This record gives sequence, C-alpha cells and structure tokens, in this order.
Amino acid sequence: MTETPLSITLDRSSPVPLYFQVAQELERQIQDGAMPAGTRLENEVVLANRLGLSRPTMRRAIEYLVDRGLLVRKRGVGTQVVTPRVRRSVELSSLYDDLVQAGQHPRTEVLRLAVERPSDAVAAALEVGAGTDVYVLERLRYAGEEPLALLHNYLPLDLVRLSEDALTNDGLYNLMRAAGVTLKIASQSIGARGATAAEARILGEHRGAPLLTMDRTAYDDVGRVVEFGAHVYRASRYAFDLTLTG
Amino acid sequence: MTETPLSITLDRSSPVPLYFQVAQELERQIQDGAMPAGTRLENEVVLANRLGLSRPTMRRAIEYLVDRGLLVRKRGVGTQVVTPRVRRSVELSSLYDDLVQAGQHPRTEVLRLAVERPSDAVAAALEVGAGTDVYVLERLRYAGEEPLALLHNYLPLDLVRLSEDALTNDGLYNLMRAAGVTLKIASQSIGARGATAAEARILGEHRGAPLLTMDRTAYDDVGRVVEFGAHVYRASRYAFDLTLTG
DNA sequence: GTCAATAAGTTGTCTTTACATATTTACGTC
DNA sequence: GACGTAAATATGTAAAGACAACTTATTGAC
Repeated sequence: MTETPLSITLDRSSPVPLYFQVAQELERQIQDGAMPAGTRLENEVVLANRLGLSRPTMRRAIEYLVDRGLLVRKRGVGTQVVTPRVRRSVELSSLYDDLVQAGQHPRTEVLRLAVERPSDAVAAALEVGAGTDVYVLERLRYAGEEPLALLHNYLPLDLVRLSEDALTNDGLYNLMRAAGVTLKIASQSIGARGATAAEARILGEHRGAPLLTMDRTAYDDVGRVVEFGAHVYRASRYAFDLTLTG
Repeated sequence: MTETPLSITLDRSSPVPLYFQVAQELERQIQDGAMPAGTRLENEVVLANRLGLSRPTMRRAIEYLVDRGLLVRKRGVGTQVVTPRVRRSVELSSLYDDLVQAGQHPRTEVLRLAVERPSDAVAAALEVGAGTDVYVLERLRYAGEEPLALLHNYLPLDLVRLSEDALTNDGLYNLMRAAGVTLKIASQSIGARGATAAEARILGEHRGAPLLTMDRTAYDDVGRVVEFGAHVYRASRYAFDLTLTG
C-alpha cells in the first residue's frame, strides 16, 4: 500500500552494471525490511529520472527482481513487493552444502575410491562406452556422530583428480567446481525403499527401515555428463526441501 | 559447429510480441532437429537485420531461450544450441498432471470433504487464525486399478468452491486455476516413513512399508497461502522426478 | 443513482544509436 | 619458431524516444 521515495547511490565507474547495482540495492532494502511486503514502488519513469537512469535500465533492474520473485508487476497498475517467502528456486547443491548452511558439522568417511569398469547401468547414465574406466566412489556422511547417508558416485576420469584426502575434507561438488567444472543442470529422481541388511548395518538402522533414495545425473554447461550419483538417506534424519516456482 | 541461415516469417499485426514470435520459432526449429545440438547461431546483429528487427528485440528472443536453457551465449564467442536434455526446470504441477502426461488414466476417490476447524499445525501452515474454518480434503488417487497415493489437503474457504463431483473429475490444481487462483510458488518437503496400519489398509500395502511423504505449501502471486497438502505415496509405485538448474 | 464513455496513469514492446568488454585470430617482431 | 600486440568479431550495457495496451478513476449523460 505504502509508497517509498527510493534513494540509491550509483557508481558509474564500477564494473558492476548499473541495472545490477540498482537491483542489489533494491533487494537489500527489501530484505532489510525497509520495504515491507505490499510496498508499492514508484513508477518506472519517475524512478529512472530520480536515479538518473534511462527507463530501460531501470526496467531491467526491476525485471531481475521480478524474475527472482521479490517483486510483482502488473501492467497498468504498478509494481509491488511480494510477501516475504523463501524466494529462491531449487538450487544445485549437495547435502554437504545443506548441512554447512544449517550450521551442522558434516563429516565424510570415504569407504571406497577406485577406478574401474562401470556396470552397464552406470555406463549408460554417464554416457560412456562399457569398456571405459570411471571413478567409483562410496562415502558415508555423518551429521555429528550419527550416520546420515550412504553416497555412491560415478565420474568420468578426465574431469577432476580425486583423492581420499580431498574428499574427506570437502564436498564432491566443491572439488568439481574448483577443477573448473561448471555444473549447469541435473535431473534427479527421489524415491523410497526399505533398507537392505548391509545398508542397515552401515547406517545404524534396522533392516527394512524406510530410506530416501536419490539418483542424480549432473551435466555441465555444454551438456556433458559430469557425475552420476545413487544415494540413500535415513528417512528418520533427512528430508529434501524444495521451493518451486511456476 | 555448423551455422544455419535462419529464416523466420513474422506477423507484425499479431498481438504476440515480436521477440516471442522469434523465440517460439527458434525453439520449434531446435526441437524439430533443424538446429541440432552444437549449432552455432549467426551473430545478433546479422540476425536482427535479416529478420528486420532491432538488435534489442533479437537479443530478447535469444535471452528468453538462454534462460530456458536451450541456448548458451558466450561473450566474444557466439551463441550455440545446447545438447538436448530435459530442459525445463521443476514445475508447479500435481500428481494428476503427471499421470495424465504419462498417458495413465488417474482416478480419484474423494474420501472426505468437510469444512471445519483446522489443527494448530494446519492453521499455522495456512496462516489463518485457529478459529477459522477451512476445507479439509482427503482423497485416494489411483493409477489404473492400483491405489497410488493418499492425499490430504487444506484450503482457505474464500478462494474456490469445492464439490465432490468436481474433485472426482479434475485435479485440485486445475480447479483452483479455473477459479482464478494463480499459483506462483510452493515450498515442499519430501521425506519417507513406514506406513501406519490405517495407511497400509487403504493403500494396499503392509504395515511399515516405505512411503514417500510430501508436504507442500502453495502461494499465489501476491504471497497468500492458497493450499497446504500432506500426502503419502506408495514408494513401490512412485518417485519424484526433478530437473534442477544452477 | 447508474451506467457508459473518457481521461490519466502505468507497464509492455520496439527502434535507433553508441560504446564497453571478452575472445579469438592474424600479424609482425624478435 | 615463439611471443606479444593489434585487429576483427561477438556479446554486454546503456540511452532516449515513441507508441501500444491494460487499469483505474473521473466525468458526463440519462
């Protein structure tokens, strides 16, 4: 309802684009609470003039925030701040990232790191010939002292050099990013099943206990398969949180 | 690698924006295979001239497809068609939509449709006062003759009028859309647990059988809560497929 | 008082022009 | 032949202006 006389100082000598400076500052003010939900922005022309920008540039800043779900525009009406929600869409992150963000201290135990011929299913998922060796990785993830997940990963050899040390101290995705692999898209399938005897033993559950399963194939920016993972999580300790936009 | 001399006919009298006409036609040609993965587009200036458009308009068309993951741009280099993948990000859809798309014939049995006081947890999820009546909906979803999922939904009264008939023949989300509710964003949590005796009986599983659980809160374009759902799926019959971009 | 036409205000689309910056290629120098 | 520099080529950012389309409020007629 309210209307705010926005003021932003711009740095025209900065390498950061003007539209992005505006978008960032706007976002900051929204997150700060300076522009609570429902706040009506002044119209584009006035805003552009006030900031000494052209309307297209001002529009682009607003557009960026509309795409990210912080603002809503209606033709003929105006632009409003959206009710504060978790606004980010699903992200490409790993369990490790999730736990770090939650303030937990994850610990990883590398059970197996080998280079060998993949099974047919894995070879198909990685889109390599059946005779091509790949990394085979098996890890156990802890949150605190409790085992949380049993992770199986398969990777082509030519993307990143894996070592047990590095994997113990860092997440797989971080290692890949550090090696210059740009993760772009991943297709996942989330299901559930009962734990096998072996899984139950490793994870500290009883046989048949419900496990969450996630199979993931990850691609880089040119569409190459960079990783295939088949993971199981103790359902009693873990859930997947998603935010979808549509 | 290859380069294609794109040709598109535009309708300037159409209400469909020019940039969108271009984007649609480009997408069609990509999907058709006329522009296979790796195809290099001509540069923006040439394309704009060839189609009789300004460069910003041409850029906007390309930008649209880049955002959707069909094209990749690199400054100083050019624009390329991406390797064909499932390119769409996660969408706001319901199980019903999923099944229809898969060619299945879903059937819905309405077990309960009532208006009553919500539990504290539901009231909190819907962000209504504890004394406010809400729709309480319990449905059983079949795929063919097999029960697939047990769905619990809670909705504010003022958004849509629900009837047992309509729910039997159509998905809840379709009904809401038809009532003018624009679903914008949803946060979901996917987990797993063993079936209770009651759930097992209804779903045709045995007690303790692994079930996928999904709790979802859906919001409209101005951030109002429009639905809260707590669903369980037979893990032996269902999995969630997601495509993430990052 | 009610309804329809009109006006004002706002975002949506499009053009033209200019310059900045990243990347690759070609060339010249050593 | 190796290296650095410059040129060519492509996308990235920005400005200013014009008209279109949608909403809402106002005004006028009845």
